[in-house]
Order: sequence, then C-alpha cells, then structure tokens
Amino acid sequence: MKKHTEVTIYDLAEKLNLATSTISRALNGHHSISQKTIDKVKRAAIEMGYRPNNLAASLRNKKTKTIGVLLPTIAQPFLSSLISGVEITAQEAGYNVVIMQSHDSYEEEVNLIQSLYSSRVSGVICCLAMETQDIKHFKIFTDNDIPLVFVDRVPKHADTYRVMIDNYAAGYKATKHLIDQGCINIAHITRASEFGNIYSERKKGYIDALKQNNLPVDNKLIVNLKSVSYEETETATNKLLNLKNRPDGIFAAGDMLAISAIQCVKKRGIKIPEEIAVIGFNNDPNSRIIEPNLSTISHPAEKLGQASAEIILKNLEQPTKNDIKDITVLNTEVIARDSSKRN
Amino acid sequence: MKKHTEVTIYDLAEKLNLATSTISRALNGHHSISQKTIDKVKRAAIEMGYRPNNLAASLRNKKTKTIGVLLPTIAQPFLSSLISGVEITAQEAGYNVVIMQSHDSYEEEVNLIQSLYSSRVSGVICCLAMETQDIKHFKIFTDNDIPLVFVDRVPKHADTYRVMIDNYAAGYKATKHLIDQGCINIAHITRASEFGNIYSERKKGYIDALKQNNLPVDNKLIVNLKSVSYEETETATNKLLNLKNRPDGIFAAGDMLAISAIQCVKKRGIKIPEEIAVIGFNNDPNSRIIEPNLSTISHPAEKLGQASAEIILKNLEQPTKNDIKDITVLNTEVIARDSSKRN
DNA sequence: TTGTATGCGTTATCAG
DNA sequence: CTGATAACGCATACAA
Repeated sequence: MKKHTEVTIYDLAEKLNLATSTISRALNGHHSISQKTIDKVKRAAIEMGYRPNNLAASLRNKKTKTIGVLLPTIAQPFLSSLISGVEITAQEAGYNVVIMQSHDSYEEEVNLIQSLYSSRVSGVICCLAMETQDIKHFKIFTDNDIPLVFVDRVPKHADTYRVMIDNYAAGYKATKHLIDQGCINIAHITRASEFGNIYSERKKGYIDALKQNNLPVDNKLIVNLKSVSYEETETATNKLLNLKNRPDGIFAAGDMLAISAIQCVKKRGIKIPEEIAVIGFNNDPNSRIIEPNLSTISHPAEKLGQASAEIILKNLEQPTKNDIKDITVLNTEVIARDSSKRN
Repeated sequence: MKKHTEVTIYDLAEKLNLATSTISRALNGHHSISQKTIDKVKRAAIEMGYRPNNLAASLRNKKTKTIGVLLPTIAQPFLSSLISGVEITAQEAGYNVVIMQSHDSYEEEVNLIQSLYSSRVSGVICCLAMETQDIKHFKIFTDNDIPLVFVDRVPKHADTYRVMIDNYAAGYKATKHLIDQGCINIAHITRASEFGNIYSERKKGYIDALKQNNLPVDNKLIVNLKSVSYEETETATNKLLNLKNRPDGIFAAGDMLAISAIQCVKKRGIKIPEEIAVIGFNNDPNSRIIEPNLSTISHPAEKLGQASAEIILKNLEQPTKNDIKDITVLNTEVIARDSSKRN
C-alpha cells in the first residue's frame, strides 16, 4: 500500500488526542514529558510510519545540521580521504555533509558558495580553487557568523580558521632527505604558484634547505608546471635530464609529478636511486605501486578533514564571541622508500 | 558591518512598497510581472544583500533540489569518479548532492537511508553495502514516489531503476582475452559473493568462457577473498602458485587484487606475461603505474554516475506514472596492456 | 499586473 | 506535565 500522504505530527496528535507540541516534545525526548506519553507517542510514530521532516525543523530552528564542503575535485586520493574524514566526524555528530566541486574554477567556486549559503549550511569547509585569487565571496559566511574553515589550500591572510600542514617545513624535510642521501644537485618540479600557495611554501622550504646546506640554488633546476599531466611532466623532466649539470635528485611537489618523472627517467635508462634519487609529496596509494617505491611526504588528509569538521562542530555548540581564529597545523614526515634510499 | 539579521522578501516588500507575493514572483522571473518591477526588485535584492532561503522554499514546494548519494566509501577511485559524474550532472540542473558513506555496513546503510528521507531529498542514488542482503529499507522511497536508482552494486530483483555494467559479459571478455593470449589454465581471484552480486556475475562469465572454449573449470583455481588487503591477496596468490598445475593466467575481479597478485608473482621471480598473464578489472589509475602495466576492463564510473543522475532528474521533471523502471547497462571493454600481451 | 491570505511541518513561548 | 498559538521564509490560489 502506497501512502501518498506524509505522516506529520498533526496526524499523531489527532490519533492520540494530544497537542502537536506534546508530540514534538515527546519525539525529542523532552524531560518535561512523562515517560508514559513518550513511549506511547514513539510507538504510534513507528506504527504510522512517521518520519520527521528535517526541512521544517531546520526552518524553524534556523539550523540545518549540514556542513558544506567545497573543494577542487573529489576524484583525487588526497581530497577524497579528506572528505572521508569530514564525513565520518560529521556523521557521528548527527550532521550531514554536502559536497561541491569547484573544478579549480574561480567562477564555479563563487557560484557554489552562494548556493551553499542559500542552503543555509551550518558551516563550511573549503579548499580553494587553483584559480582563486581573493576570498571576498566568503564574506557572507563570516558576516553571518557561519563557521568557515579553510583546509589545505588556504589563504595566507584571513580572519578565519585554517587547517593545514606546514608546507615550508615539509618542503625543507623532503629536500634535506635527498641531501642526506648524498644528492648535491637537486631539482624541484612543482606547480605554478597560486593564492593558496602550498606550492610556493614547499619551494621556499626547498630553497632554504639547499642554502642552509651550502648547496647552490639554480633556477634552471626549478620547474613550474601548469598542469599535472603526464605529458607536461615528461617534457619538463627531459629538459632537466638534458641539462649540462644533470640533477642527481628530484623533489617533486606531488606524487603524480614524481611518478611521471620516475617513468620518464626510467625510459632513459637512468638508474633510480643510484643516479637520481626521487621524492614526492602526499603519500598517495600510487606511491607504493611505482617501482622503485616512491619516497614521499606523509599528508594526513583524513585528519585534516576530521580537524576541520571538529572546529565547525565546536563553534556550532558554543559560538566563539572573541575573534580568535586559530590555525591548526598537522604534522608531516618523510617516508623513505626505494626511490631515494642509497644506503 | 555585520548584519545579524537575514534579509527576507518581507524586507524587500517593505522597502519597495510591494507585496511579498510580487517580490517572490519578480525574483523568480514570473511572466506576469512587468519587466520594470522585476528589475527594480532584483536591484534592491542585490543592494540589500538578499539571499533566498532554500529551506523555506523547499518546505513550501515540497522539493529540495538535492540528490542523496549513498555508497560504501568515497575514498576509492572508482566510486569517487562515480560521484563526480553525479555531481556534475546535478550541478548543471541546479541540484545539490549530499553524500553519505555506509562503509559497507548494513546497519549504517539503514540509518543513513532514514536520514536521507528525513532530509527529504528529491531522489536517491545508491551503491549497496557489501553486507546488505535485503532492500526493504528503501521501501520508504518507492512508497513516497521518490526516484531511486541503484548503481553498480545493485539488487538482482527489484522494482527500481538500475544503472550498471554487464558484469557477466565483462568477466567473459576478460577471460576470453587471456584465452586468446594462449592461457589454458586460468585462475580467478575474486571476493566472496554478495547480494549486489557483481562478483558472482563476473565469476559466471569466467566459468562460461572457460567452458565454451573447452577448458576445464577447476575449483582450486577460484579464490574468494574476504577483503582486498595486500596480505590476504598475497597468501591466496602464493597458494595458487604452489599448485601442481600452476596457473598460466589470472583474472582478478578488481585492479587492486590484480596488482597485489602481480607484486606477489614478481617476488617469486615468475615472469609476467610470459609465464603468467594477468588481467584486472576497473581501470583504476594504478593499473597504468604497476609494472608491467595492467591489462584490465574499462569501467565507465563517471558515466554510471551521470546516467544515474539523469534518470533521477528526468523522473523529477515528469514523474513516471507507469511502473516501468528500466535497467541501464553501460559498455565495458578489454584494455590490453603489458601484463597480458604475448604477441 | 499586483495584492491578500494561507499553508508547508516544526518548535518555542506562554499559559494552564 | 500538557495545550494553544505564533513564527520560521517562501510560493501559490484566489481576488482585485
């Protein structure tokens, strides 16, 4: 039997000869209602197939119990792990998660932010699009006291929460690791710098590691790519390999970049790690499949998501009056595998 | 300046000396409103920082313009591509997407389904949890004419839309490919069968391909794993390699299974594809990184997502009175790479 | 073309 | 402990 008619608290009230307010309270286990009534109501609710309408409740309460997540794409191991962390944390607290992809487009990001606001999400977690150069479109959230957390690719100067890793330190560590393996001519493959500047920070770490270890910084060894495609990485790598002073180490700012580089190096018959040591960034699943296994920097994606969600939840429970929006920095470490180990 | 007070159509009405109904219609570009008023209203809306409250509209309209997606996990290349397909299609139509993960648990699936219903999503796309053995928890959607689409891991008998690949045919093709390469003793590594029976279909295809090519079916060559962990796959593979009649081909029902198997085979110093040819399933990014590159079955994940979303959208536009819920079957093909090519 | 009145399903306030 | 009623913000039927 189809019931084309939604069962509401009115129906329950009528059936049980009670007021809707009593039904509502009973359903929510309000303390001022006798256990007897609560039981009676709940039983009837199940019997009649009552399902609460969150929409109505949200409208009334002015809170939706959903967290909006906006990021460049979800089809990337790192980001889908991050979402997973958000989702699990939110779910435990009874929150839903709506996910949107900006596809690294500023325009889409702006539109989706509007849309999230119109949906009256309780909080927002965002990883900026590659294209994004300003964050004025987020003002609507801060203006309306909707907790906002930037994660991973975050603006450098902003009066909002930020959850991230120390990209500078990680870049330093990665480079230092190669130096420790005996590399003295280290190249850096990275992406053209952006507003969220995770890449530029990694690069700074790279440069400082070189300097502090008395190694020269050679701009010809630094490559800024527009995309992460295999082709672009291959030509860039080939260029490096053709240099007079061919690098003996490569620090790639992402695992896919590193993997493409390795594939290219191998094609040329150059030995890894003996002739060129390689380290990537992110600890993608792929890094354990490429041969030799890729050394990389661990990136606590799921924890970033979890931390972001927790900040939102905490703020929703007890809105911070003071404007202290702290920055959460999670730890990273070098994972040394065969692509760099020269024992 | 913070504005702690939401701007509503009432505010606009007051400011412009118009009725709220006029405002509402103007905002929606209703044809019965003069262009002049429309312009005036829209301008004022922007000026005053008006943002539509989707919640209220949804409650009134009884439609939320959001699609619920429930699947085992999003942190898997195949599934995150699928979501991506849903999301892009939905976004174009002005729909939002809420995503939930069952983590392959029946209990979680049931709870989340309730939650989706309570949120009054306009439609639902679901890939069943591994544990799930029945689908009575979805009855609430069909009972209330909320379009429901099962995708990929779908129930065999159900009066709902299904979007999937032909797992039987794909299993057959994969096996036939190995036979064509000269394999005569082909093992099959798969997962313990489930209600959504994608694996059992693939296995049937495998068996029929053997039979129709006059090859014996040997149960010792068929391995059913409980998980996709490397360890479990490794021990299973070792068992196969220790058999008296060692297989000369392996059809793994998933790329990760195939990759683990390859890694194990290589450890033993057995040559791929000369001594053992391997084919996987899904065309995960990983399959192009393992060496030798993994032959596999293409799986149109994003298209599955897109097709599912389109069915939901079409149904929302013009609800199907008749109960014809068709099954959409997308195409797959063999992608032959080095792990199986024995030219 | 515009205005009036009402309801969508809840919850909170205030009374009893 | 329970009940009556208003309000959340919007969109529609009906009137003008």
